[in-house]
Amino acid sequence: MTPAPASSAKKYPCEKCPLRPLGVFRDFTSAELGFISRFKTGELTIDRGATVLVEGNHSAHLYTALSGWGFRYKLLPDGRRQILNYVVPGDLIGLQGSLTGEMQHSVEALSPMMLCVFEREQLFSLYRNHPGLAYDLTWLAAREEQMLDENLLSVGRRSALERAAYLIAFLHQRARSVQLYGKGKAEIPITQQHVADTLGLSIVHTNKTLRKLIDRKAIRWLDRGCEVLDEETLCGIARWEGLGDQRRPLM
Amino acid sequence: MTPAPASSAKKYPCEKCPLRPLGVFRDFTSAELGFISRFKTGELTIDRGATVLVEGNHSAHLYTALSGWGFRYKLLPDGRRQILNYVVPGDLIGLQGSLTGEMQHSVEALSPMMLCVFEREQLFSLYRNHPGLAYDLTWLAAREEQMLDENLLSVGRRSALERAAYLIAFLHQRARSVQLYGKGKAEIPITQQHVADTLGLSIVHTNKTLRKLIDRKAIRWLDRGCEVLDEETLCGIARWEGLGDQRRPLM
DNA sequence: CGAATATTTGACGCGCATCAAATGTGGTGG
DNA sequence: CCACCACATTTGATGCGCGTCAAATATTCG
Repeated sequence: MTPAPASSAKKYPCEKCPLRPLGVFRDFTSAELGFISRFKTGELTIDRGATVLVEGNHSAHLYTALSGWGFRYKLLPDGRRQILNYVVPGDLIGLQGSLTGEMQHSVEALSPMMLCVFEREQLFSLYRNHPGLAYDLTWLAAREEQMLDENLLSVGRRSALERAAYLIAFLHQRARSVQLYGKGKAEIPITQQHVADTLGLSIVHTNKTLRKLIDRKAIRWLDRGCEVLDEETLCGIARWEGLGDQRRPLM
Repeated sequence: MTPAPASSAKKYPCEKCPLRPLGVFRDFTSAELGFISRFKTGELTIDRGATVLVEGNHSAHLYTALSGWGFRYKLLPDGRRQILNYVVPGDLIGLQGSLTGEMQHSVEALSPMMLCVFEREQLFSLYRNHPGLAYDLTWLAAREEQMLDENLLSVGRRSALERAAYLIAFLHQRARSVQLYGKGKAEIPITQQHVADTLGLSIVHTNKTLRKLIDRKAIRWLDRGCEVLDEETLCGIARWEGLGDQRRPLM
């Protein structure tokens, strides 16, 4: 259930980070890079379906997604599941738990993932010695909050069709901004059950709602995945402006 | 629409902060208190219904609630409203906007409020010179995220009755933890429209749902307000464990 | 006292949940 | 390589939860 301890061999040393040059991430000083490089104590590779963090646990690590897709969720005692947000490369995982002591949600991989592993203990040193990075951590927390705000608006006040359109457009934009698609087809590796648990709908109604988007040729549904065909239509249905494209920090 | 500029007369200097001694807030060093005191450039008193911050604006200030109730919300273009969370004394307002540049939600007072006013510009100095306070800011952002996670779970996966019970228990616990009730009766100053916009329900159905809680003698409904009679029952209906009662920072 | 805001209630219908079952589709072991 | 199983998608039937419409009562405030 809990992932194996991080190996200390770094296949992707921070100096050769494949994400950092992408242009969506802010520039870092060499002092900052040096710190992050020491802060990173390992890498973790996990399979689809593996659990990164479990609600109720007290984790000694936090992570940055280096590749792949994941999602954060909470469960009710009777098993009902709510997906809170998705994880794409560049996202921090487990900051909440590192600060407040206990994870209040779980994180699971939607595809094979690579994670950079950081030691919670060194967070204090980060705050003491690198105010710019400390600012970044708060920035990342604030951005996560913004995404949650929008998701809450969606689940609370948008219709099923609007919600589905919003979700898919949202994931599409996030994936594209970190070039998660590569050159193959642009596929989001989720099942309709994931969509249902994100939108607060049943899986049956989710299927019928997605069919409408398929009929309008806004998306195509593959096995275990979704391909966006017409982003404009999706944003239009959801009455959503899209994500801003400001540069962001990368831990 | 935008509040008037803060007055510089401080009726509640930080050294005599009425909140800080409450015991739910962590202890601060005198250096930290000194900084916060300089960081605070004024106080703002506003009426019920007044808007503190508006979505889309770029604010030069951030605030800490000193007294009263407020709420954060977002609107869809056609006017549908989703309330995201509530503000009670000790809560920070506008951190998101201060970091990312633009407010993505609005904040309105539910009762008369007093706010401490801080200058956004001095945030950098806080990060440079007070790592402990910087850590606190991230902590507060992470806690806001936790509350949003729980609200999203509620709206997405709980039934109408469970949602209503959860919301009222949640607000009750938050209010009590900062002794917002004083010695009079414990009244949460919201209308059923606020409840509806928080839970993602219509106002009619909200009324019928609240009636069930009233019939079970779990709450009493006053004009523009809700009084909790049986917290246990509320938490039981919602299958909710309650808020942790860890001490928290206070900016 | 009149107007605006809140709460309440009933009637009706739609959106979505639930139940049931058929049809892929990929993965695994024999 | 095929049989089989677990999982994912799809579809239809039925019913309930909640939205919408409408209108009657408070209650507050100018």
